[in-house]
Amino acid sequence: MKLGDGVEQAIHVTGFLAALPGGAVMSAAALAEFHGVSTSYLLKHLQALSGAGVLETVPGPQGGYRLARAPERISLLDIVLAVEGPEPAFRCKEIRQRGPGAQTVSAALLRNPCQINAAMLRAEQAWRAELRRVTIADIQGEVAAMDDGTIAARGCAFIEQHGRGLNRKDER
Amino acid sequence: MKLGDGVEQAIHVTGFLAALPGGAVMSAAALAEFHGVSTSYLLKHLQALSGAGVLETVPGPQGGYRLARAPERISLLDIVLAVEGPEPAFRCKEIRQRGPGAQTVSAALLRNPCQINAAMLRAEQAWRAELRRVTIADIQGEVAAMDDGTIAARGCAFIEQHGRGLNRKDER
DNA sequence: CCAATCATGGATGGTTAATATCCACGATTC
DNA sequence: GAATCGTGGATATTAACCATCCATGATTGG
Repeated sequence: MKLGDGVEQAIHVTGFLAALPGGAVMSAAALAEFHGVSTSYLLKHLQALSGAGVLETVPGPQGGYRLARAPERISLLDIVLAVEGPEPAFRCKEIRQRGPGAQTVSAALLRNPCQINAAMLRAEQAWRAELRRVTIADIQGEVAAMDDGTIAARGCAFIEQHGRGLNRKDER
Repeated sequence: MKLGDGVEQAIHVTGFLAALPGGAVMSAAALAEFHGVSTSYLLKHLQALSGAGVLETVPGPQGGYRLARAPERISLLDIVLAVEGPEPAFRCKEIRQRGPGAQTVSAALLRNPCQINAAMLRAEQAWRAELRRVTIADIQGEVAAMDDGTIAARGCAFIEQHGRGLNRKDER
């Protein structure tokens, strides 16, 4: 089992946007450079987040992304589902109705859902519940308390620096 | 996020072995044919399960696999970890110490673990706890109650049928 | 003791999903 | 109206997983 890299990037960026003051926006290119990740790839996840209503976008010059609602109302689950999609990790292939073993029990058993599938889904529900409990405000709050607002200040300074010429092609 | 097919096969097979009477064993080839899955592929997971101490193997003619301990003491987590490996789904890439944003906060922040990583790991702990709670006896018990022991009987008959010539090459 | 049976473990293609990139287009602001 | 920015699709590239095969060693039955 593996979770894509995009999830980590998306959470970091969302947490960072939460640290910015007021209605400040930051362009996709600036966000990518500030976090040291690929612009093109981050872009895909930013669009997923705005499509899911987590972020909102400001077009035009000096445009960019910002939070679509208060950080207290954005959970880690919102971000994970936006980036990874809503499908559960365990997909039941209905093995029980394959092979010679299936013929004997088809009548009584198949009316009920697969117990294995049910148990796996229950576990995933517990996982999601835990992610739903943690908000961007939670993790951003802890970070802000530790570095005393430095990140926000550095982010604003970074935006200033890049008033022009940030939409250049990816370098690597 | 996605869970491999091997997990489902492994759980089904383990549950089936739990339904067999006494110390009965079943060969890898018979198990695969009975469940309608590829022998070669199932073999890999059977080996993982025996390596993890979930199943035990009886070599030689009329040999095969059986449970290494009571079904009550085999959890779904045991099987999932044996097949998928022990690594967590979320691997922190330490994005916070990359890019221009990292320089300003290196001192104070990096002493503490990444809050995002901690939250994701906590969620995965909840997932594992739920899987640990469910045993092979639980799911096998529900199945057995429904079909009234038919699966066990059919399994034994299937073993009888295949006294010889089951180790032929994969067909498909 | 010999041969059939079976598990072991490594090696090897094929297939799918995730990663990363690029480009043409439309919207917005200065 | 021109520069800036997001949108969305198309496209390589890479890694993970799926599936298979083969050579080997261990064990049992005759």
